[in-house]
Amino acid sequence: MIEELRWRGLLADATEHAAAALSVGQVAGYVGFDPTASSLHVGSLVPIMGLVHLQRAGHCPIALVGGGTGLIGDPSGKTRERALLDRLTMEENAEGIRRQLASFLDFEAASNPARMANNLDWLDGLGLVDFLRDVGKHFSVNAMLRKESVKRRLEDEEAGISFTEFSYQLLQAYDFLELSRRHGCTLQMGGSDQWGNITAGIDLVRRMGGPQCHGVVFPLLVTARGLKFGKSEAAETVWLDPERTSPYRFYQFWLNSEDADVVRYLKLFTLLDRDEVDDLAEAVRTAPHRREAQRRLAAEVTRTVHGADGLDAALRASRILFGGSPRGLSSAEIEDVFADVPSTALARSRLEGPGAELAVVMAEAGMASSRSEARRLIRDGGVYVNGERVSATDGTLTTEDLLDGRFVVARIGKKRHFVLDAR
RNA sequence: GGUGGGGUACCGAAGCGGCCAACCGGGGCAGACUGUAAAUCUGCUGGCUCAAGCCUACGUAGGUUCGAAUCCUACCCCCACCA
Repeated sequence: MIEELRWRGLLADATEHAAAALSVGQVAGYVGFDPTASSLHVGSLVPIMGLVHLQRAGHCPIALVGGGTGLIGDPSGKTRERALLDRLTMEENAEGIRRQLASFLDFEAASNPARMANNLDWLDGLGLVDFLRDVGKHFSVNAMLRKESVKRRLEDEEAGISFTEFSYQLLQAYDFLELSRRHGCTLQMGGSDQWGNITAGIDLVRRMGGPQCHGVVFPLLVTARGLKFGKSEAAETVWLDPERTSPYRFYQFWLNSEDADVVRYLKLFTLLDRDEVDDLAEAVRTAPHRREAQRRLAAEVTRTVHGADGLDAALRASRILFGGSPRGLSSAEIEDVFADVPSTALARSRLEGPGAELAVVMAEAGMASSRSEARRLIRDGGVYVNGERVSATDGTLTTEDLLDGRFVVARIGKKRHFVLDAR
């Protein structure tokens, strides 16, 4: 399993005996997820894949939702009522995360089912005195102060560090202890920035008389250009929740991967085997314009997250939006394909007779921030109506331009689509 | 509290009486090439009935002037040094 992670680029570091433990018997291992949002995003995919590989290797994956640590994450003073509300939200978020994880992990497997855990279950009833006595005494403040993350904050007079944040590593270590007691968990995985917290947990379990535990950390992902991974072209977070990021946008996000990144992504985010990845890598070299690797990557990940139907919809929309002309489509098809393209209502009466000036309509529909900008875009050749480039700055839209008597499909550049609905 | 420096478009940064809607760089957008990549190159990047023209803009409010981002006055805010 460690070897598999290494080949896929998922391994940044592991504790000394982790590989041995994983190759001998069945291990229960966990990853913590932040429940401050109700959905995971593509940035969470690395740890998720870590759990997937764990389960595929016959081990038991545990997804820990940090409900308790999430509650104290923000130390600004809150009323009791507010905290209760937050707790409810937190539980909803945890449920949302579980649903998304179910696309990746098998919660029904006979021998090694995936499990969810919420640290609220043990942090909630935890007494401060007990905690300090049983857990706190195993932590050396001297060692905690040496941590890089803490040190940086101490040196920064401005920012400083609150006691709450300082204690965070104790709580995370305590999670490991509880999981080892409750679920026999002996492995924690996480981002490489979690290394210190993970080893702190391993130490705690040992000092409390528990079993030898292990840690595996994943590399932090950056794009070939050194940018943070996980933002769309519009710099929006790409979520796994179809309500937040449609399957079409999700698919497009992956399809737009650069050549320099795509092979790495195939290894990280799909379960394709070495031969398949090698073939696709070869395709990137010999026929990059066909973007086979990108297509495969996008298809695989989209199918896993959004199912076959989600992938179909994304493919259908992609073909029409980037393939040919939208002419000839029925209203129903347009509504379907352009489902998550910004749509603006347009009074039909304005298109009758001489029609309405395109630049004016563009400004109103939010396609351009002003009429001036709209005219500039047209002048520079960046505006397309129903798939055809517009050449006249003073061009108009008339009822002639309506597809199926109802829609105008407009585009700026290659990727920014808009629908005008003259119902 | 004193002295000095400074506040310019999304950001950085020139300009220091008319040639300034404001050099230049970054960012953003569009175009070309290509592959819905990357790199590169080109153009655009205040508004208006955009061709001329007009309007609004250079911390805020006044003033001088035919004419101000540029000079004067007051005020606000930043930064540095001194106390």
